[in-house]
Amino acid sequence: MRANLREHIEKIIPLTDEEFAFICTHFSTKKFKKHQFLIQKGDPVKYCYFVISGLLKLVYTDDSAKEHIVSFAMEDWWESDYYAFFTQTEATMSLECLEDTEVLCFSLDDYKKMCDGLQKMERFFLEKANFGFLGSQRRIISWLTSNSKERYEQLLKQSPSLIQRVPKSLIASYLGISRETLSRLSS
Amino acid sequence: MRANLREHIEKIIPLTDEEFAFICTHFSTKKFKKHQFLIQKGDPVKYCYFVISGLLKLVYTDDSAKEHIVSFAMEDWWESDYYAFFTQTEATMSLECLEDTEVLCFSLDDYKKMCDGLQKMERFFLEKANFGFLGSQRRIISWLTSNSKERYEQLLKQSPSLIQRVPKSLIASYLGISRETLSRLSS
DNA sequence: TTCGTGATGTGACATATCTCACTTTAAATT
DNA sequence: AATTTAAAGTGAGATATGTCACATCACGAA
Repeated sequence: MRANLREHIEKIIPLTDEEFAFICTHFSTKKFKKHQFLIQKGDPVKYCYFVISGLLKLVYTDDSAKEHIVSFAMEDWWESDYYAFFTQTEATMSLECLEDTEVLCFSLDDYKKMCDGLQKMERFFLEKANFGFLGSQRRIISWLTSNSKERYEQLLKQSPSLIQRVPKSLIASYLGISRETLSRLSS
Repeated sequence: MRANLREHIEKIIPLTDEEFAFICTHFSTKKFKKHQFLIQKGDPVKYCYFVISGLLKLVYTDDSAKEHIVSFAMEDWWESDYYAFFTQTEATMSLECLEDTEVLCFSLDDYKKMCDGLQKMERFFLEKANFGFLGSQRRIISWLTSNSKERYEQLLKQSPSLIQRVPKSLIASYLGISRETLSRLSS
């Protein structure tokens, strides 16, 4: 089960068995059922999560109690309310299971210990952060350059499996359009 | 002039004089006039830039030759076509001066040497990458939750100086609306 | 099975935004 | 100062999207 994690890290940086053992001491395993919350708005954010199996949604709830999907996280994805995690403040978003989900997670303290204790791990996080930034920037560009239909088609192309696993109303929220509009795009 | 850079880095990590001297060997200075390009779409991206003075726009040009502002960069901001920079591929965006601009810059080679030679610098880049990601995510949330007027007001609040220095047509492009719509928001 | 809930589709109308054309104003260039 | 160019405002009509209401369908719980 931690094999997923090792394989994931080694896509970026090869590890010795000792190094991976060191890394493992900083992770713990957790299991959640569909509809359970890993992070709830207003609570402290103790962990950053790596999804082994299952599916999560990161949700921002606005003043009028409307939910907006900031992102999804499936197998091999990292997720958290990163701002709250890094600054150790209250969650501004919630992280909820769309399916039964198994994760590995670490605390900020463990994060620092991994970075300090193993430079490779700091390098890994740097790569991940860079790619995370690039992903967000790509999403912004997609929004600047494309209409709803095009953005939906790009998502379909980019994450076809997601569309199978997630209700269309959530896909619509992720794309920033109403579920009715998304429904009409297909026809 | 490099004092800006040192101060900027030391907001995150204190440096000794030797460390800063090491860092400096990897930066070079460049000056550009208004309307000049630091990066042109299709060309290789040799550098990542730190703005000492002046103002830049990062532009994505779509298939129908319409320009979209991905971001602005003013004093103390970093900018590049990061994807092209890190992967050493051709620029998909262009980076152009809105004012006479002075920058410090480094190559990918220098980036790697700095990370390898000074762990503090890798830590610095990690922090920067994390904050960059968070900034993009905040922009996405702003787009998901707010209408054009609200997004404009948020920008005004967040970067009041930017609105002074940049034509409204470019602000509109950054917000993903037409210049006419932005013009009508004020009234 | 039966019931209830959530997911999806669709019509009708309101609203936001875009596009195009034109004018006015401000700024840059000679 | 004169001329040119860029920026900004505005009207009118087309288009995209949102909202509300309702109907249908699928699926899991009792």
